[in-house]
Amino acid sequence: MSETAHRYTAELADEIELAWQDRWESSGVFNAPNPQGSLADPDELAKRDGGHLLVLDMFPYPSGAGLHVGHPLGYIATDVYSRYHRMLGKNVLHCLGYDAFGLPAEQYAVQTGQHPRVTTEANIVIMARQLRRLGLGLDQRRSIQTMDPDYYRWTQWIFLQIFNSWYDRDAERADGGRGRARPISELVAEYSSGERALPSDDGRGWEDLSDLERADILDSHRLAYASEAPVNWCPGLGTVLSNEEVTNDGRSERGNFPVFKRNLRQWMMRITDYSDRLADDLDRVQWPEKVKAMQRNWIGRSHGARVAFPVVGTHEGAEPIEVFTTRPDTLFGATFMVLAPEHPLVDILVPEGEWAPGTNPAWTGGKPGPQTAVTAYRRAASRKSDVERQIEGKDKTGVFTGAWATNPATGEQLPIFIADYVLMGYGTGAIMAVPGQDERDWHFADVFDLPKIRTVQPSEGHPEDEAFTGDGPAINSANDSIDLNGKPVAEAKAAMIDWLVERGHGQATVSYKLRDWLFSRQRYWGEPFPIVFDTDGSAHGVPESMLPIELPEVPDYSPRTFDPEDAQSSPEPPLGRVEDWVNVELDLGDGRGVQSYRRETNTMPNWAGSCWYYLRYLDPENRDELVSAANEEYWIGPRDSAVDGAPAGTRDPGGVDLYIGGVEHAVLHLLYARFWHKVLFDLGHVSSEEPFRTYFSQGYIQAAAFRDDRGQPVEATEVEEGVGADGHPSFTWRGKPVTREFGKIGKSLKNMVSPDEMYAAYGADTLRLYEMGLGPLDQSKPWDTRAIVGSQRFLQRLWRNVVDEETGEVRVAEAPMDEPTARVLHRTIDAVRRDYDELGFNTAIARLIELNNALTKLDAVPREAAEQLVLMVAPLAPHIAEELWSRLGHAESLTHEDFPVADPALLVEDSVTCVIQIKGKVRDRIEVAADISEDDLREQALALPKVLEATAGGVRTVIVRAPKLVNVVPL
RNA sequence: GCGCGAGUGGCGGAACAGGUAGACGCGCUGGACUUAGGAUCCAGUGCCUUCGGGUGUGCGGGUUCGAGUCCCGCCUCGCGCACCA
Repeated sequence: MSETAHRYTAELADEIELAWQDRWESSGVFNAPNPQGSLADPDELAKRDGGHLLVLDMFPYPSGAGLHVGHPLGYIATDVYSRYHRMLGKNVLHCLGYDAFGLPAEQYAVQTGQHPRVTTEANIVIMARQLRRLGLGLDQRRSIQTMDPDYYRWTQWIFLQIFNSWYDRDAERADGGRGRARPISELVAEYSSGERALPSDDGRGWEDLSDLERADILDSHRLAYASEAPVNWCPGLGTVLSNEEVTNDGRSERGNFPVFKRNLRQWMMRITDYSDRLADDLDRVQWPEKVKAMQRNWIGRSHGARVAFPVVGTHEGAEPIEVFTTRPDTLFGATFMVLAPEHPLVDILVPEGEWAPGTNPAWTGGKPGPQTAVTAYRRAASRKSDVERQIEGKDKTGVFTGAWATNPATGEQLPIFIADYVLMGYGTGAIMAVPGQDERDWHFADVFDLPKIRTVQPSEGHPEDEAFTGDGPAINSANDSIDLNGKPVAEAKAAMIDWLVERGHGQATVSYKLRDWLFSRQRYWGEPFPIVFDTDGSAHGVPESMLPIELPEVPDYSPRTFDPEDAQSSPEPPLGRVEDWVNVELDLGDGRGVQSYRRETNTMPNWAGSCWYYLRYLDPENRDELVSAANEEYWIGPRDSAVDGAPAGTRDPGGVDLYIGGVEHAVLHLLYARFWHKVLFDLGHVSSEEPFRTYFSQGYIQAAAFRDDRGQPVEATEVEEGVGADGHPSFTWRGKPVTREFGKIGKSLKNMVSPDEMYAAYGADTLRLYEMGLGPLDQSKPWDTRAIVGSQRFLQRLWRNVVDEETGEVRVAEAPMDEPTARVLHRTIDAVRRDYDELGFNTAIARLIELNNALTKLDAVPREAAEQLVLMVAPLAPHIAEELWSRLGHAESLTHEDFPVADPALLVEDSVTCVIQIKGKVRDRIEVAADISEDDLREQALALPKVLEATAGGVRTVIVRAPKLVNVVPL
């Protein structure tokens, strides 16, 4: 093709890259020795005396479509970082496994008519090949797959740990805090010894209870429990979903199908017991603030009070209405109450008959009496989808129940309404409405003609016709026994809570948005639960010795799916069809001997496998334990010092040193994994309290996509670019104008770019360099295939600086570097080290290009400069670096070679350019000695012709920042 | 609506601590070498300019000798949350 036989072309890159990938694999250079177990290697471990580092990518799901160029971004970044740290002498663990279970794998299998294992295995082969071609330095011995029974036996084992524990809020933790998981056997012991009182106070002891009664008590404590509760049923997917998997307009995150609330018996995880620790410990990890905020938001902790409002009159069984409020200070301003339509007290409260005489017609919903009005409103509310509620926005609807309650502070009687702006799922499902200080209540009061009392003095200029939610002195807030007037909000809250407690009207409390985690799915392709039910219907965990409970082969693994709109349909787990698997005779070793059981037929969600995979990476071959204590502590045990930015006195929680992945898992995966990790910590299985000590959220690579006049995407590769009449680019497809947008790469936008095409046209090193050079890692940026040549040109120039393109001979000069070259080199080393440390790969590349360009200008490239440059390029473009390193005469791979160190003496310049400003504007430049004194510099500057000219009228001030700047201000 | 983040050449993006704005790359312009150039190399490239200079980091103000960077008020875009009491 070219007359220069030894030019760095795509063909040569291909040759070099494949050869080095083979060498790396056969030598196992990227294998990280463990301190203990089958992967231990004391000699290797001793050699890596720079410490240890665990670098983690988000667990990839092997998609059937293969990779596109956006996928490798994070993997390249972690690889560069890992390779750099290996050169700093660290024992770096970087590996990649596959999240092989789950809904998408099953859907893909259903589409292709093959068993999910077959399609998943095939997809893994494709993906592994594409990733290998990228030149990732992974420890292949640790490449686990969640569908492997040797892996999921431990997923099931963790489930059993969770099932067999309960959360003791009073138990002290090592850190002095209270609340931790304990084995359920300890709860049994406490009940049995009488140390802990039984919930039902009927004089019977633990031994007097029936098996079923005991099971009920224990199940109400277990961290994993089956319960009949309203859950998210998605007929279109044929499975139930967790709250986190449902979008706020009531559809499934995956597939965008409608989701309905159904009462079903499902497995739940008591993640809510960990709400406080999940929120508090965010202070101890180094994550983007944005992601921390998203988690805090999802947990939704708010401090406030519960207040009881006695119901007026005699209603049989009517307890006082308990409300949750974050503003107990505004109690004097409560002028009505609102219950959620589904609130259980409503049935008891609503009086029979017609409206009391004088009832405001606006309150009646146009119905003759309270019962008809409430029934009608409840029916209408239950029919409304979340979408409809959203469309209605802030328009307040509701209806009077006919009942009244007493404000404990004022003694006033307050009408009780039901309205759908109060949600059953939050707080107590009932509120005290304080229109003066709450916008929603204000609007409701407007619609229903209810009184408004301000109890906080609004700030000056606050509109008369709006609620005031800010801080200010309390007003209108006093009775015989308490006077809040004049107190600012925080003080008034505290005083009111004290008063409520004293009088028995309420207490301080904390409320959370977080709900328990719905953990079961009605799918085939997931981990079976290690749970069997006896003939009474009680759930039993199987003994550890029976693990793994293998996923049985089934005649038909496809789930029963339904019309997506069919809310009345019910889930049918595919495993339920395998009668001879479901019905078993087992001895659970609990003293009951062989019994008949039915297996749990639900499977786990695919979060299960990805909740703990990083732990298995640490000790993948361990047959006896999930991970050995020594290996866990070595890699992710707590460090001596806390992460940057943590509050003073914070203890380090341990965890993965660097986790890179997309922000789409900010609440789901990252929250679930933290929860499991904390349970394992409480039970003593790990020494670290958090899984991910440092998390970095990468941006996405987007690509141009084009739509025709009907809005349909057209094949992006066939679009031609021109210049429009306005000078801006214009685009046409088959002669017709199309519009451009930037979006996710993929089939749906017809803008797919595969890494395979890039390997063929440029090689993996060029692709790696291009992706890292695009911009900051945390930003999303557009893909531009045309621009990749820039990265290739850099590597070609690098190659040419070392290898003669005509002869293939190494052409570096053996003579030492001259001083200017040495200075450029060491400045580059200094800058590149800093950039690598901070994941600033784009700027590191810029510095390397500058150095390379400087070397290109020399008559001959000095060996030392070439070698140091090759070492610095190695993390980014490892294949070409290895090849050049080898051609420069080194027998060993550069993987563990020392990264260049800058000589501080060479970082100090002898002379610098000093900028001469006049009134802050640059007017001149002079070369001065780097160590010039302020006085000398001032003197030199003032003597310059331009300065003399400007200061003819005199000098006001001279600012000297030796040696780089002088600013002269004339009179 | 609330919260967070970001606005710098034709494009992606640099700019440590307030101190030479636009590093590096793409694209573009010109040149060299060439049968050829979509290869390679060299030079140039914010805008305006009477070639002195002027002007310039979303807009308007402020602090400062000096502001992309700090403060105040707007605008636009992106992300998250969204009747959470």
